[in-house]
Amino acid sequence: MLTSSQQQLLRVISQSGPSSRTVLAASMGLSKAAMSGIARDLISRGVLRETETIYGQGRPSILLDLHPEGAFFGGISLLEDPAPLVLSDFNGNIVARQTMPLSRDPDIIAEMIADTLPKLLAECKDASRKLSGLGIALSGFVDEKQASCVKSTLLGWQDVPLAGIIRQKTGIATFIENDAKAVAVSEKLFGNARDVQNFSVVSFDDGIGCAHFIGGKLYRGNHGGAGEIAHCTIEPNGSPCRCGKRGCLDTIASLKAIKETAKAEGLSCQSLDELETEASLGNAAAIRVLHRAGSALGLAIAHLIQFNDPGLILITHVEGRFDGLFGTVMQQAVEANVLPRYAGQTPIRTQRVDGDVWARGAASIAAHNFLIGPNPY
Amino acid sequence: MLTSSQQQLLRVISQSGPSSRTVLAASMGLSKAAMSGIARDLISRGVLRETETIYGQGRPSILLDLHPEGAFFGGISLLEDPAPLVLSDFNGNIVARQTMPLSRDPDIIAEMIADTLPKLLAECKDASRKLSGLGIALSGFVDEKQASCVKSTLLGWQDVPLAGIIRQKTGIATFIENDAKAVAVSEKLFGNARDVQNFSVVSFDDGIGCAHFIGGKLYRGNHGGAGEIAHCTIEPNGSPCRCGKRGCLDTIASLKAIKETAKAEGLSCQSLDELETEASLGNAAAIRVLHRAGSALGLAIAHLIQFNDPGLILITHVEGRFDGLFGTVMQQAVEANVLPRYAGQTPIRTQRVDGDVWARGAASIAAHNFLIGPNPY
DNA sequence: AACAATAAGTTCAGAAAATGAACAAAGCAA
DNA sequence: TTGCTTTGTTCATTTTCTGAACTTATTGTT
Repeated sequence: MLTSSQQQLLRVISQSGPSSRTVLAASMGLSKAAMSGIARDLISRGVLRETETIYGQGRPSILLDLHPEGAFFGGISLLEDPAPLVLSDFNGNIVARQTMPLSRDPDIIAEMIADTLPKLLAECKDASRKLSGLGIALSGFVDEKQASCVKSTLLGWQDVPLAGIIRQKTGIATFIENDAKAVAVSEKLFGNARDVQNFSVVSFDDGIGCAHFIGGKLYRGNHGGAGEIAHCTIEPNGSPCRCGKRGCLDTIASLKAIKETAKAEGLSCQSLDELETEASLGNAAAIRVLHRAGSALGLAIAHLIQFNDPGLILITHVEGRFDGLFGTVMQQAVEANVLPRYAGQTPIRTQRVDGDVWARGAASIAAHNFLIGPNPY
Repeated sequence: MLTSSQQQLLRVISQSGPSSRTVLAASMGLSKAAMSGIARDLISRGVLRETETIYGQGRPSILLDLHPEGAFFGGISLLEDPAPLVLSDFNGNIVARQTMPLSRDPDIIAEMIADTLPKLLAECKDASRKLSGLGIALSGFVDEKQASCVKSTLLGWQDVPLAGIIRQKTGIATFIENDAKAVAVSEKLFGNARDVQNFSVVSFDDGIGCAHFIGGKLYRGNHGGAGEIAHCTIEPNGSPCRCGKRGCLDTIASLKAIKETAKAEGLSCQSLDELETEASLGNAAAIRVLHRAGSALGLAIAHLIQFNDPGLILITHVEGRFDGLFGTVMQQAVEANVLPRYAGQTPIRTQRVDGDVWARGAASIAAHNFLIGPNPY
């Protein structure tokens, strides 16, 4: 379909953002002449397009970028019921949305997707012709090929080859991925981290997830377990965690843990926001809870910075606020626990995201496979 | 000099070890026909050679590997005085060795190297013709291009463009690197991690260093600071560290810290080995010191596993033993602090290394640049 | 306003590299 | 022996890339 140079060009653009032909040629080690032809071809296929014109000395350069309607990807989140199914264009815009009932049976899931997909595609002309992949986000561990779910406590799965089952039912290339990793990919391809080669996304929710991009590529780890900061020990001999050990970050700083701790402290707060309000009114118990959680999360992030020296930490959250005590304490804990020389050198951005993050993330997994493809040398 | 396919072939072989032409062709996405020519050419140039013959069904396959004498690299360690200068072949064997007095003045260092290099090359015929790069290992932070030392407390440097100075004096491509990262590279290219794509090396010495290989490439981090586990906070509000914060791993588990703690505990031990002996005789203070250090190192390594899920952790040490209480406690601490599901899944190897590790590591940095080169897409 | 100067992007003939298909080579299995 | 299987080679053909000259679009300068 696409030549390897064309693939490579898409890869480079998706990794370094819109660039001129000359820049792209240089960064791919090709001549301007070769780039001219490759770009012309991809533009005529509708995959690339010219966007901005940059004026400098000499003839202005024209930036090439992915064409929003060059390819479409389906994304399904298995984290909610009903499960959302979205259709994303090449820019990460959601152009169609459906839902389907969640099931734990992979065959039923596949059938549901096969049933719902036509409805989704009907919402957007062109999309069915250019549908280039499906992505599924789920809570759990996924194998290296992004084909099989090794283990999901939430879904009660062990070694379920979900991608293959769906591919068979729908005939479309399908990839599955862990929820946090899917969000990281969507931030890289479509979001706030397009031009950052090395960064980590921390997803703050009822649980805490994390994923790393290293060298412009999702780093999954040797067993798909890279980024499992939730079960990093923060309080040795702390309270027991459902994972079997003690004092995990997850038992202290996750939204669920914060709510539970608040309840145990006799507070009646139902949400992080309420807790923040209480704390701002001087409620000592609320302050204590938020302080403990913020310090814990900050310490874990500091470790992350010390260990991996990322160019950016992106904290995504659906609920909650990061501009209150919790966020402030977290920031302070980060600063206090990284090498003073590096303190403040790693930008930490918090970003509120809507409920479709997971589905959009799932779609981006398909896009990532389309663009970056299997590990090239 | 070499075509990009030839470069790529060297890269693939150095990353996945000796392989047959057919396997190499497949993993590079080329036809057998193309591989045939590329391999022939590299063999005739003396860069590759045929090694083992593997018998199976059908015609046996012949493995291709780097020719030990295909290229030579110089390596200099600025961590000792006198500084060792070694000449390494393509297999990491040290074929010649010299020393030179250490200086803090980059110009004098460059001059010393230029003076000593001819003596080194004289020890091995062919080498001067095939010398393909110089590598320098030092304690401190190095910039992305491996050209400039951003900061070295030991040498008292800040933004010293050492590589350029040496290149100018010697006319040979020169790269500098942090000590731990250099060791990691030599383990990947020449040592025990040749076939592992993702691993971390922890160098245990007077200080604690660490470096990551991710996706078959050295990961340096956004400011060259990836792997700085020495200043990860292990005991919040612990004793002050020279870095400015408190409770760093370095203040608890480095060889230096262990010796100092032992002294503060009133023990007269001069080395880790003596301390182990004392502990085995039941000396409570010795046991306490080793236990604390082992737990700390184990916890840090557990974090490393949780965060990055490497395929291997390699602990290198010049002095000391890892088969005593210290090592045992460390292992236990690792097991206790990783997700139970993953406990024991990450091999941890300890490896005693000789005093030339740094110089050999430095040489491997040059080899790494020759083989893997600047970041390709 | 005319005229360099500068750099981006294009064109095209020629060079380089990769492919496909047929084939030689080196074993195993029966 | 005779197939069978798989590796590796050969070579004409096709694909892809390059180099050099050229066109284009702009800024800066007289």
